[in-house]
Amino acid sequence: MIRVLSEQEIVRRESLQKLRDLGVDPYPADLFDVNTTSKQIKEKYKEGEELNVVIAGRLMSRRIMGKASFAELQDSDGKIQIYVNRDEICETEDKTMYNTVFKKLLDIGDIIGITGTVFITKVGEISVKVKELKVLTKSLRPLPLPKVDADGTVHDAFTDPEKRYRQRYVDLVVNPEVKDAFIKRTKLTNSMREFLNKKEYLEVETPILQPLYGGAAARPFKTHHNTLDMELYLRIANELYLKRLVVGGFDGVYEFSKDFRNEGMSRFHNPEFTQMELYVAYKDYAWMMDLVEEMVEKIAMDLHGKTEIQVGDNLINFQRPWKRYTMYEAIDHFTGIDISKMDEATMAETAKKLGVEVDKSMGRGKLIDEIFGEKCEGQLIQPTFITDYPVEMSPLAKKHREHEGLVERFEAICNGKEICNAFSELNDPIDQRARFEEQLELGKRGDDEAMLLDEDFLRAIEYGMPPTAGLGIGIDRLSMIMTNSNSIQDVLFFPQMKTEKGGVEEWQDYNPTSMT
RNA sequence: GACCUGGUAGCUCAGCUGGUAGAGCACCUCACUUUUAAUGAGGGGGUCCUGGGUUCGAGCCCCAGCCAGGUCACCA
Repeated sequence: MIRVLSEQEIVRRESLQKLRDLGVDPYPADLFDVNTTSKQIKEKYKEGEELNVVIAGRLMSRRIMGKASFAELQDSDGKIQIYVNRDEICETEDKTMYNTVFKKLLDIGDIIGITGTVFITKVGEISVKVKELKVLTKSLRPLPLPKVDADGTVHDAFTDPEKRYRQRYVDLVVNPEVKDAFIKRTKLTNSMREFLNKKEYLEVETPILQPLYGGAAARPFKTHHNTLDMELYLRIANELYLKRLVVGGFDGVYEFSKDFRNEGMSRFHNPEFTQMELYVAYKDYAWMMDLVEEMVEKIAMDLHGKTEIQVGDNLINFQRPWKRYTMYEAIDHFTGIDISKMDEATMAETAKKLGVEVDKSMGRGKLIDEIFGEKCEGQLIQPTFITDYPVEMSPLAKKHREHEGLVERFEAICNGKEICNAFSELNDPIDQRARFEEQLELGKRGDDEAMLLDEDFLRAIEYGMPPTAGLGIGIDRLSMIMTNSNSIQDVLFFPQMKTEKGGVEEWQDYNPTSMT
């Protein structure tokens, strides 16, 4: 498909050719040896000091006043004003560099290198007086450029969500807060990794292509390996592989795992997402709760320097200790009804009275889960641990040491959403086989998210897996909270999208020299 | 998957009861040696998401579709 170039694109291509005609390479190969950044200059410069700098970045605005101009240069950590004076950059009679290259042939969005000295303007802005200017990259498309007025109000911001997500590179250039959210996301994983390494847990990598998918309830993506001629699945979780490593004698293992689930999409769901899973031998779920609190509190401190974080309308405080409720207690707390001693029929009646949709296929466990999901989860704003889930919902968790029908499992809920899921891991191979078999029954009845029976995993734990605490924590969800983002798309560089109509069009064959 | 909202210049948006398409910024030309949403003067730029239909005439009305966002369902 051929795209007709816009007026502005034609102008830029003509400028590109004119630069070449003047002997200016618009895409030079040699390195440009930058020695500082905009932010460093602004932080370190003292008035009166003589400071020579070499910086590079994108030209973001120009104010041309005849023989002198101001412009803004944006580099990796901010913007700085540059002052371009005709006679300073053109010391001889030849004023081409200023009159033609800078004033006519450069455009907003071009990447240039600057050698100059730092000074402070009449109105007190730290700026760089340009001695030499080098074209490093000509930009052929106009940037959607927001304007910021004297009050700091942004006008005409680049806001179209579709364009922002499809062209994240543009979003990152023109919307500085976007860049900041992604930097925070990386700081978050760095902080978590540092925390786990300090405890001497081993970071590992396990297969993404799996012959059997397991470790969670979800529909998988399916693929095919040609040489082995076999079906493979993209992992929906890495739990069963990490537990095999615990069997093998690693007492603390973790992995940042990109997982894939072939499910609906929403502002909380992307088909590929990231979890950190951790397994520690000889521990239980109560111990793991303490670890989660400590770890997330540290992350908040590392990212924000405090434990309180504004998320939408809520101020969330991650300071330890977090509230802890059993699932029954939470339901009692939010509905005033104690369902812990109810039989299935009474519970179904109660659910109906609470306005929770029920159908006959729901067992006791599903009913409890539904009531909790409807009546409690959304109300939990401050970080809260919910413990002791129904056994039916948790085929990989160990049965509760005291309470029949429950498992030793907890989730941390924050801002009305689950951020992690953990259990005392089921290590009784006989019980595990029985739980898998229940899942198979569900699968036969049409539950396309039921787990598969993994014989090799059972073989592994038949050799003996020590009592182990396991954790899965949603990195995207936690990033959303830590960056006050409303959508998962705001913490994923390239969120999943349908293909653009007609794809990205090719350029028409355009030869500026043939135009006059 | 269902429902709601939207798609018009590079960007952000107007567009009346259906009568040949508008603004601001950006762009082009000219002026201007400390500006900062620079300024002044002049100018150019459109597949109105796509395809049908109604009509003398459609950006606008009708039908079908595409893409996005939101809400719900499922899920983390």
